[in-house]
Amino acid sequence: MARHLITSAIPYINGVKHLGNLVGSQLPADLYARYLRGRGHEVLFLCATDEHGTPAELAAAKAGQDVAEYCAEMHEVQARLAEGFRLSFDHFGRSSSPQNHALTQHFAGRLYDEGLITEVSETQMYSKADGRFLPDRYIEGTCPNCGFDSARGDQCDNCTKQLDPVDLIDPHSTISGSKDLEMRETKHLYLRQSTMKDQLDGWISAKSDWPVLTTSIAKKWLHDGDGLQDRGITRDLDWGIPVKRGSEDWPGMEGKVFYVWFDAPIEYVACAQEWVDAGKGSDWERWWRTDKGADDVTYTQFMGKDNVPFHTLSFPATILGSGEPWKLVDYIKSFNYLNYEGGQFSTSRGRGVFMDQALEILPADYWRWWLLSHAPESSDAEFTWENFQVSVNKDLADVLGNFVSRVTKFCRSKFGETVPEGGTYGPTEEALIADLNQKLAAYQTHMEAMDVRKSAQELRAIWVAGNEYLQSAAPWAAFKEDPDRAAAIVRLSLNLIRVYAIISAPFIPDACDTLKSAFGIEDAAWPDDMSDALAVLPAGTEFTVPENLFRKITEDEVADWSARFSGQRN
RNA sequence: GCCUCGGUAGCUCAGCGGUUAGAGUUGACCGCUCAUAACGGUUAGGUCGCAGGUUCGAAUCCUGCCCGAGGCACCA
Repeated sequence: MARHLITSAIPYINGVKHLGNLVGSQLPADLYARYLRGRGHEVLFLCATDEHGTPAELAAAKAGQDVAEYCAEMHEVQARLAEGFRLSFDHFGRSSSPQNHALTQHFAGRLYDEGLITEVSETQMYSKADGRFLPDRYIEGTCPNCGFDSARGDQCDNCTKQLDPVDLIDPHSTISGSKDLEMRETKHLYLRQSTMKDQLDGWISAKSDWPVLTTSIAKKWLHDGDGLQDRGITRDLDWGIPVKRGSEDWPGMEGKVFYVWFDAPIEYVACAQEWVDAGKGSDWERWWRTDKGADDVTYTQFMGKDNVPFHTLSFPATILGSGEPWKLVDYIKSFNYLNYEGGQFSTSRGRGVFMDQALEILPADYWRWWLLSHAPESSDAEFTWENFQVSVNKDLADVLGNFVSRVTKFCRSKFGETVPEGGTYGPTEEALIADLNQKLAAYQTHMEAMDVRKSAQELRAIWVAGNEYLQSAAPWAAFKEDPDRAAAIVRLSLNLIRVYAIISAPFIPDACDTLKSAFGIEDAAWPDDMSDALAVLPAGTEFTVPENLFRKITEDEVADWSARFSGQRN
């Protein structure tokens, strides 16, 4: 039994996430967490909402709410959706928690003591009407290069030229529309991660088993241009963690807050404290402090490729730079993007399916299965309704659902709702068991390697093996000549359903719960040897024939949903 | 412009130096009739983006080009 700390990239508080966000971090993290728990390991699986920053302030203002209020509400919304998708977080925290405030300030103090923080004076665009400094992308004006009239302060969307806000002709705030802007001097803290370049480079270079996606992004940031650059870790905002060194004030930094990308990853640590403070655990340091028991913890992070630089460089710089024995990540599993019907999912345009809408249409298992079996591991992947329909109908309804249905209903009609006795196992059963042992081993290997798609494929192959067995054993034919033989076949098949309920649970937990309750399964121990595992339900065990596990998606629904989610979320 | 990843059967993908290039799905055919018109079997289908090169041998390595996606740092 090993100890595994698992975190999923924390979703931004600004609205409901779409399926692309879900499959890029939370869902595969949940798959892995459920699998490891199923194998009997000790797991701490954490996630949270990322709540600070300008977009949150603006979203709150748009909703006519106070930021704190808005975030509290949206946190609840996201927490409910996470439950809806059966994401089995041990705790779903908030980056705005008091624990994270204290810890972020603590890290900043440590980094300062280690000489890793410098103060930099710079000028930024200030809007008097908005009463705030504006991030570059919230300033628009005419592009000096191509004349496009809605160029943003960071880049012109028309000619793609990189811009500085002061370059814009006739700039205005996109928040208020005000043109009363001026450059003002402001002072910020920078994390001197450039001084840690070699250390980080050596660490990344040693990770030859990480996904190429992870290491290639990290190395690009390390080696491109002038190499790893220092990063500003503070902002002139109201909503955030006040800049302090530990519990002491930071002279000259009054009224400023830490930048979200500094405090967000620290929330992984703070979240463990929240977990304890919520009464769900007793000792968070044995997960996070190598001097207090965390040295035997394996820490795995899951994220989309956009989050990789912060997890491979900035956060490790924070951890290492503190000079304290914090647990460093052992493996970073990163994902590409999921596209929607030939284009991108778009939060702003409402294109694609969002978590709340998905659950209104179909139960979580359908989505979990499709998303995980098509996870964007080696390249960007594509969601189409047609593919979704075909995969779900075939894999879940036909291959797995119908197997359960044909076995349980046959048993009910011939032997009643009780595992039948009589008969013995022969060569057909031995061949099946040998095949299943081999497939189970392959499934476990893939799961342990976090090869999500391959795991799904192998699991499906295990389901198929059940149908192949039934076809060759043909209990419906055997029953006419030798009812005992049919009883043996059915007994084995019913036991196979029990095994399915256990090993499929990481992918489709609800359907597996349905099966477990239909068979009154209490011993859900992961199968070790199939021969033993298929003898756990003895003759005489009562069960109830479950409702069909999965329904089919119809052509009409596909047509309806394609039209409904093509854009303009209502 | 620069960088990264990808371009393999109608579709979704695997293979990433070595026997006739694989799987699922789709299509065709056969079988079964326990089951959600489900299941099992057989079979069709590919000049592995294009052009060169290295090699006894390349989908697999190198170069160039074409196409797609993403990044190029203070945007979460």
